[in-house]
Amino acid sequence: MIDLIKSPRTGPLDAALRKFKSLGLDSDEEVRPLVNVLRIEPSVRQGQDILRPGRSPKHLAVLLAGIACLYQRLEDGSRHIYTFLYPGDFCDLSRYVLIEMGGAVAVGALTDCSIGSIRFEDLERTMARQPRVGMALWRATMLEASIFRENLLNVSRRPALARVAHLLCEQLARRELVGLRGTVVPLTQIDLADAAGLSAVHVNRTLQDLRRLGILSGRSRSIDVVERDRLAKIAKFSGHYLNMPKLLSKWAVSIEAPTR
Amino acid sequence: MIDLIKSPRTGPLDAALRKFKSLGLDSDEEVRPLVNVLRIEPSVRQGQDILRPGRSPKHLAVLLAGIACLYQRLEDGSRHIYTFLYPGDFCDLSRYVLIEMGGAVAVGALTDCSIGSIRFEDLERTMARQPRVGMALWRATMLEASIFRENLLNVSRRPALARVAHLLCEQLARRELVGLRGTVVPLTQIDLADAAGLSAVHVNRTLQDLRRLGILSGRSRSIDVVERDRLAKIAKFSGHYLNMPKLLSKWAVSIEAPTR
DNA sequence: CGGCGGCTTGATTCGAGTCAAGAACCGTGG
DNA sequence: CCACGGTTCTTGACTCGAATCAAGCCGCCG
Repeated sequence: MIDLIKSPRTGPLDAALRKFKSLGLDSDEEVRPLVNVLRIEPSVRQGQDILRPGRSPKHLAVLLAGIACLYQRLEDGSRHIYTFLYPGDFCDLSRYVLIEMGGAVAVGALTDCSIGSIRFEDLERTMARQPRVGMALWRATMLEASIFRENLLNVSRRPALARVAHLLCEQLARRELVGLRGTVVPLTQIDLADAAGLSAVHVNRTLQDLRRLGILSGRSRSIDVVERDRLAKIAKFSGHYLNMPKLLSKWAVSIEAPTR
Repeated sequence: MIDLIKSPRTGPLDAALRKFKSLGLDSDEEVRPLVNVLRIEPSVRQGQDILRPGRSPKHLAVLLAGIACLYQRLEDGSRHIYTFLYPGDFCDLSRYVLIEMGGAVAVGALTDCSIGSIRFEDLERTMARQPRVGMALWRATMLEASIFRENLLNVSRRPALARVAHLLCEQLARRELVGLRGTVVPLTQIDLADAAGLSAVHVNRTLQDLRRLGILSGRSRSIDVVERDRLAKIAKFSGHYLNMPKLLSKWAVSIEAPTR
């Protein structure tokens, strides 16, 4: 465990540690208590569920690598994606905090994922001794709420182009926070559609618009963002709600110094 | 202060105390520390802001009476309502938990409101001594996230009729939680529109549909829910996400025993 | 090399927005 | 007590963005 912290550059916890840091556990001494009670679980394959609806496990799941999504299967069989999850994100903290019976949400692996888990009792002991850990989890919850809030705005007020653009900006920003630097958003158009509340067909057309504008790269099937700033402008994206002091300056530019 | 607790039936804190109780502060001994550091502020008139965007006060505001909303003013001047607030709800906990610079959200009073405030330092000391208080606030945050999440689903997947119905169900349920029993939802159609992500015109037509169906009362201008169950059925409303053990059974009926 | 899941494209439909104008209601002041 | 001005609520006509339906295509994995 100690090694995992000491060599963050290469360890499997690298990304998750960055996230924890951004939640206020700045120093090694502050994260260690949390890492010490973290158990590595067998990894989950693409398409499988990490958490199934209804169950109430006695431990908290943390995504360590891969991409997952918090989603719900609707009556008509369609899937609504509430948010995407990246390394360091907790998979449904509400299962710890609320006594929800019958919550229908699930967490699904969009790529192969590696997972860590923390038993509730261990978590409790850790928080009792290290108040900052409790604070960090509270902050994580707040952040999730912020994301939902912003998406609520996004989905209910913005037209398709801005909506998709915003979704893409968020994914890039969140990936960056945990050290995933590329310009590619490795999600399928279907994933995006289910998250944006648009039909897959329409997401497709929208992406093509973005390609035509030169904002996404031309002839690759993948979603490759070439012009971040114009994307952010279209999306009216400001990373504020993600509460990422470090990265903010970068994103904020396009908002606070608009080209009027 | 002590009196306020002892006679909850009539005190101005009645509703708020119910809410705190539902957050896990069951006994008088558990709420008292929180109430002891609560200061009553001068009340805010309808239409005024309780919290303005951008400011970072050094205290936490709690709604004690009245109805407020968490909202944001958009570039084009329109108003998006994230959620309505009832007695016992905290006004933007994120201002305490996150170091948000430039958050654009505000809290507005939809009726005359009375407000309590807790200085951050007092809060900190209270939480340090009474871990359950911290837990309650965490839970409140989670609940807010739950509400945002559900609304995200509501807004992005359901057609206008179900969407409005769902919104109404939520308001009734949340009012009930704090002891507001009536069947009337005292919001304007404009408020509903701004929260549902629909135009006021369309909300109007939708309400008329509900009246024609006999679900809302006929010839009053107010929104008076006559047939809760049918409303809940149309909305596919299950109160689960509100995490209200006490009231759940009542609402859950219409979902778990559908009239098929 | 065959198949299946994801991507593209076109034609058509429909829910909700917008614009516009009038009616009912509320508070306020003469 | 009534007249006035400002909200809020209603109603109708028209428009438009996005959903749906229906094929065909591409590219990867077995």
